[in-house]
Amino acid sequence: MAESGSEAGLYAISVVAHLVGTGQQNIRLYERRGLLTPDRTAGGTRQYSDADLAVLRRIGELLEEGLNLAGVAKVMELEAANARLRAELKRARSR
DNA sequence: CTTCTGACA
DNA sequence: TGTCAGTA
Repeated sequence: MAESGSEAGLYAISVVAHLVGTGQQNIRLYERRGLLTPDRTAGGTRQYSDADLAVLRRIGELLEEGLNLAGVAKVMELEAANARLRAELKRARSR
């Protein structure tokens, strides 16, 4: 019941900025640093999905743990690689 | 809404 | 280095 129909999971930058507790400029900086890749509308407006919002929350936590933006990017890169390997491992086991 | 520049902790 | 503020 959480989502109602059509525009579930799409947020403007002002909304996500408030949700993660940071400024809009910082979120744009994260994207420039390669930490984030939100979809863009034809007019150039960023549209953040629910997954993007989760990533932004993860960025905030990692930053509080003392990592810099480069470290955050590395962690998420490794996590993506880990998930990929885990999926391949699961595939190999079932075979 | 976007981008850029400048200043601060 | 990351964040915030003001501007075009």
